[in-house]
Amino acid sequence: MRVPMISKIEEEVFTPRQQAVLTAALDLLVENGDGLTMTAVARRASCSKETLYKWFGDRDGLLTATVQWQAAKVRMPQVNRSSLNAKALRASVEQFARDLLTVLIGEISITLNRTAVTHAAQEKDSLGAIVLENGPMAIRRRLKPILEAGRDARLLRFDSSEDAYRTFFGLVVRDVQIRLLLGDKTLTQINVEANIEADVQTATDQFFALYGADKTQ
Amino acid sequence: MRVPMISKIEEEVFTPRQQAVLTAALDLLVENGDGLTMTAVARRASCSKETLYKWFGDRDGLLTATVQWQAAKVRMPQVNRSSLNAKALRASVEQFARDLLTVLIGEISITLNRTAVTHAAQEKDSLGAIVLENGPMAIRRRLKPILEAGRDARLLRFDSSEDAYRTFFGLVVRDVQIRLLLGDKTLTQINVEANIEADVQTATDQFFALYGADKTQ
DNA sequence: ACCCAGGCGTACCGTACGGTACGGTTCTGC
DNA sequence: GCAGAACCGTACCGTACGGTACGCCTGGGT
Repeated sequence: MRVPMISKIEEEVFTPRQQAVLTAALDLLVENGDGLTMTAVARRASCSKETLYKWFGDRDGLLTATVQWQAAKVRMPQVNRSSLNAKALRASVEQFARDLLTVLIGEISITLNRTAVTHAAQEKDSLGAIVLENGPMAIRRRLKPILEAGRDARLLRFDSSEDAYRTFFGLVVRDVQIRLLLGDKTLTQINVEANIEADVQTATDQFFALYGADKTQ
Repeated sequence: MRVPMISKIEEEVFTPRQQAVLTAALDLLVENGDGLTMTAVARRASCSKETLYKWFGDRDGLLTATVQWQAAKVRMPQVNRSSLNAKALRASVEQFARDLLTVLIGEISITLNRTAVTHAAQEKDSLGAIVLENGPMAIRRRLKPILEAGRDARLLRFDSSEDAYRTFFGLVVRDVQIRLLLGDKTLTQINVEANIEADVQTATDQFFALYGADKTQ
């Protein structure tokens, strides 16, 4: 009985067949919300329930594997931190904002976050940890050094890079994520997508207005 | 059979006994996460399941009534918008930030939001709408006129009060809410509470830095 | 040609829970 | 005091779903 030892750090490897199963599970999650039953996954993936239990242990294991596998797929493009003039820094920050917003409003992200929140409502934080780790925290890990490089180059000013990052997050995400998670009908994904670019520009402008060293900004 | 017609607008009135039942339901929600079973509520409230169904129709009705009733309880203190000098405006905005943050990090808010998100994962948005309506939207409705009054008094500058409000929301909430919803262990409620005042000050400073008409701010 | 591990499909079991029925009890109006 | 309504407690039903068992098939190794 192969029960994957899934942790936040270890990257689990799945066979193509297993990935097909996980894809089916994710599709069901996206379609049916939490209507993820073992029977449904088995039928969708054309496999037997017994196989599911052999591979993933139990329902929670399947859920965890699905979230883990999908969340890890979110690999945002690296930005070069070689050149550090003002223009390049701005472009980098802007790109981070775009990446963050694009991911967060995606249907898959919404589904994974909803699943993790639901999970967290049952005294289980494993899914939440995975989602956090692969979403906001991944962005943070990559943005922080850039911010600090910007500070070293006297292009940015802040005391705590942690605070700077979190303000950046707030400026970019605002109330979009929570509203999407809550199913706000007045905020269609299409509408949000159309405004991404403008929102990214605004957020970046505001971030530099707050943390840019150049006061004439 | 009395099935309350609950809508976003209509305020439902509950008898004291019914409120005791709703309190029991909320307590169970907070304690057990989503472990809200009709049997558990009946036992906790010392009432019969039949009564629950008579009063609330079905499980969803009970859930809706609980969220509705509890969310409507969040009545934040009104701020006076009579005097509109810079100092009073700043105090008002600051108070809004404090109210918003205090509510959002509360255990009840977390529970209600989690419940609504879970609900939204099942193609039902009624709870989400209620939570949004009584949380962020309630703040927005009250903050917007103040912002606009501030603009009229040439103390603030912005094109869209909607955008200004949403930026305010982002600056105040940042990633706190989503992390709490996901059960982030590195963010204890106690820790957050201790930093409320500092965060409120920072967010208010930043808001005025972005939207204040006084450039020497 | 044969074996057998791995996997499919399905039937099955136990349980939890939403919802209903009903007898007994307390409260209320007359 | 009495009739009726409201309500409590509990037993009960049906179903959905997590988890298991088992028979059959297939494909690769010898």
